[in-house]
Amino acid sequence: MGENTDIVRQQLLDIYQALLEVYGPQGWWPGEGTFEVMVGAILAQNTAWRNAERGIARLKEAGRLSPAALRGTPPEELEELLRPAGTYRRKAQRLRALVDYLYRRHGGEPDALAHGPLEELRRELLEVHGVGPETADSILLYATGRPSFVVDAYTRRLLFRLGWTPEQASYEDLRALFMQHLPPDPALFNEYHALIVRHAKERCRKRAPRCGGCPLESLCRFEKG
DNA sequence: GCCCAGGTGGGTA
DNA sequence: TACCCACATGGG
Repeated sequence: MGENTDIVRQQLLDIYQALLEVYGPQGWWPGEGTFEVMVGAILAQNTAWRNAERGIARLKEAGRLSPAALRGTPPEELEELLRPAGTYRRKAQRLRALVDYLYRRHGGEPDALAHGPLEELRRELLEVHGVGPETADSILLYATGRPSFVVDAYTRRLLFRLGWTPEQASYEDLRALFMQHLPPDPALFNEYHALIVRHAKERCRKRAPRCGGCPLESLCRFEKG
């Protein structure tokens, strides 16, 4: 509250504006429909998006891209459809766990997550085997349009490099930083996370840090050396 | 051949 | 708590 909070909010918005000006709107999430985006969130775990897309396309071609159809798919068939997505046995299990949850708590209706107390739904999702914090927040934000900020390794690296947070800051700490200082605007959270990912791919990859000439240079809290 | 990708859960000290 | 590891395909 007060002054410090206002400063943090303004700096977070400054970073957002700088990224938006350089890279433009990113158009996330590239998926059609609530359930398809949920599936994409599972398939994208530690996986290049291109491969996750292949899995989605195969599910769709096989007519398995719905809660009911997926629930009725034999495990071996599901695994085979998911093979191009990588870690396919785990992802088959995780998709089944997610669908089981949707039926157990929400009548098999993915759009049910668009309503109700956000943090309570988030806790439910985190209890689903294979749904961790990033996947839960991706589902809430990108599938159902809830203002739940998505943190990832890129976000942690960016805030660390800007001198905001320790390198080992927890997921929940980083999420809270954004959510306590920004208005709960799904469109803002959506674009912000997508821009961080875009920026990381362009400039902040692990083995190729290129901070010189970075569009965020003037917002860095470290002294330039 | 090596490293990485829009993570998560299990095991060990 | 803090590491370490398996998972697995596909691209640079």
